[in-house]
Amino acid sequence: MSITIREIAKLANVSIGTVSRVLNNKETGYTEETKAKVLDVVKRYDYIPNSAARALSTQSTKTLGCIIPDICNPFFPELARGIEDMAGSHGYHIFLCNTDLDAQKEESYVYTLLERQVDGLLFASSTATTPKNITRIQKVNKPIILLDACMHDEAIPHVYIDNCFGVYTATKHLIEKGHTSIAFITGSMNLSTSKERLRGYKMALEEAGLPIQEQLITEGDYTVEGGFRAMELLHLQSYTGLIASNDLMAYGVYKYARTQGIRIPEDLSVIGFDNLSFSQIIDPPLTTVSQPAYELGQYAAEMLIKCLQGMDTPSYHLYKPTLIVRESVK
Amino acid sequence: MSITIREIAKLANVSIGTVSRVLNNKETGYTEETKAKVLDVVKRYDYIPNSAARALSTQSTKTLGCIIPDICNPFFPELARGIEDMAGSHGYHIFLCNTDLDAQKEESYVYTLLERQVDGLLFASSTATTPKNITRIQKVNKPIILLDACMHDEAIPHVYIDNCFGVYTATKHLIEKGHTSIAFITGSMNLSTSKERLRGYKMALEEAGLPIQEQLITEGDYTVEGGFRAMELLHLQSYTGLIASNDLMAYGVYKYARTQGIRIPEDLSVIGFDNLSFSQIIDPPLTTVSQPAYELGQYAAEMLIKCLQGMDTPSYHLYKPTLIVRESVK
DNA sequence: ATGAAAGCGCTAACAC
DNA sequence: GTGTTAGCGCTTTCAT
Repeated sequence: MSITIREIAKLANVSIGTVSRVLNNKETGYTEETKAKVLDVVKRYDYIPNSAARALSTQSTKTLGCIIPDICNPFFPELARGIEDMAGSHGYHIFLCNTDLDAQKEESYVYTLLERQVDGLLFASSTATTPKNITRIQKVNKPIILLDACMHDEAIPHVYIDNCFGVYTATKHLIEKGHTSIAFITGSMNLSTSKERLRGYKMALEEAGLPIQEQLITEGDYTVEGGFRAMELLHLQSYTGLIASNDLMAYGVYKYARTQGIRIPEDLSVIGFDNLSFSQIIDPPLTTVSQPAYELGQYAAEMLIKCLQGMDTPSYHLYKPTLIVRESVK
Repeated sequence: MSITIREIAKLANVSIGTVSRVLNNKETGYTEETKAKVLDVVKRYDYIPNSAARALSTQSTKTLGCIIPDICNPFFPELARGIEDMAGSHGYHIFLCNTDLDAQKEESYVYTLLERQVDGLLFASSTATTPKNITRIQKVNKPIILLDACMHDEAIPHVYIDNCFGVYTATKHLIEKGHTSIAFITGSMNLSTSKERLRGYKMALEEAGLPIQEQLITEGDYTVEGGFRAMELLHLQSYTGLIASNDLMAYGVYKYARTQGIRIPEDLSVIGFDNLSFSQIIDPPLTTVSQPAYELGQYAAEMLIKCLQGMDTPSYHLYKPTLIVRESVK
């Protein structure tokens, strides 16, 4: 067991109230002299306050719960860094949870976060179960921010990017380059972001008067392997352009292309989504839709903290993604 | 404010002691009937216990602190997943912290973790400041596991891989392929792992009777950019083989090579370290030393949990890395 | 089996 | 400016 405030008080010959006051940097309630005395004892014994006790007493943990689908997708570590850095600069810490897009895990983590009395929650790329969890969170009156989700209808603050527009731009780029049959690999279709991206693809096609060929649309799961498998399914089709709903799946496309001797971009033009840092390293460098993960995280954390401080914030924030043209499109 | 055990007790017409007993699944202390009655109220009101209060009372948080240098290096998310999954299966949660290899952040996070009363700590790739922090942790009597560090001398449990051996194998591979001048990009030299890897390089060279050319050794920082910059420094030297102390820096080498028209492996053979999943996607697929991040994490978490349960564990565990031969070496 | 009550370490309100 | 004390929500011991 660690030393407590009570013992510090005894050693410094003051009351625990006084110790608490100096430790919390209260404006008043002690002289400079006592403060020095207390701090000296604190330092000498390397006293570290017990935040569980503090939380119990103040009803605040100074921690933010953060739910992401997959920490192994580089997009999310970067998002998390944005959140962490912003939170840190306001004295908050982050409790990070991985759901693997599994509804059960998601529910379980929401429970855990609530048990731990986080002050607020950040929800990234929520699955279909989210509404239920949100109700639960709102019931205990914790603020929550949705990240990279599209629930315009709900009255929940969210920061997201215009997924539809992003893919629309990408598809249009391909069309302008002369491609007329363009394949599309979706994300997991229970995610609103996936639906939005698909919508952008169709929208661009329609606008250009191109037919929507269902056999060119195949479902992926936002992983490299998913992209690879999608390519196997697309095998017999013919197309000269392809859009993957995220960069990871585009990497799967590259991988598949190499096994089949398909050259990018000579035989196939491909565009991704996210603009992971690897996308500029891969050969050929991937043309992709940029989503500013770090800033998204920062912005969301800032919104949440403002809520916590009782300041009002806009109920949502929309980022417009941009197309980063590199060398994977001919 | 959320509902408390006291209100549950009132609603179920029992005492809070009874509620606590059924909630904690105690062997005895209530009939099946009261149990059902309590559980019913719990469900109806969606009661979620306050873990701060529980922690204060039980002196245990069921959470493990986990300190990693850089969540944006894919090696660590995977490590973290291994830890998280193993911990989860034992009822523990993870509090993840990023140090950026910054001594100040590291110290600050150790403080935070201790404040939060984590039950134990996992320390990955610790910096030079670690000893000081370790003392602090041991003073409050929390078990700790070192991960991917090499402090054989200290009596602290650790799981690590034989970094020296890994690079030794890689270097030898290059030598066997006929390379006689081999460049080496180190990691941050304040890390023990970096020193060990460098040692493996020199050892293989010496064993083969090859001279150690200091101008072929340059310091990196385990990032893509660091690898790129190291290549700029190596610019005027001549060599046909190169070993990067991790895959990320090898990617930097690839990037540099492309800008300079250097072909891999025709003009330059390169080997990395870590075996990130991206290394099989990159072109040409990277020959690298495999480090099983996920299992390392799992094993370390298991060791820590065993400590926590009072079981005894071996004081350390050594993994032997293996060379994964792909296509970046000629 | 059940209830009452002490106590975990801290903060904050109140007396002095 | 300083000390005392009543909680915060829970677990656990001890009566009953």
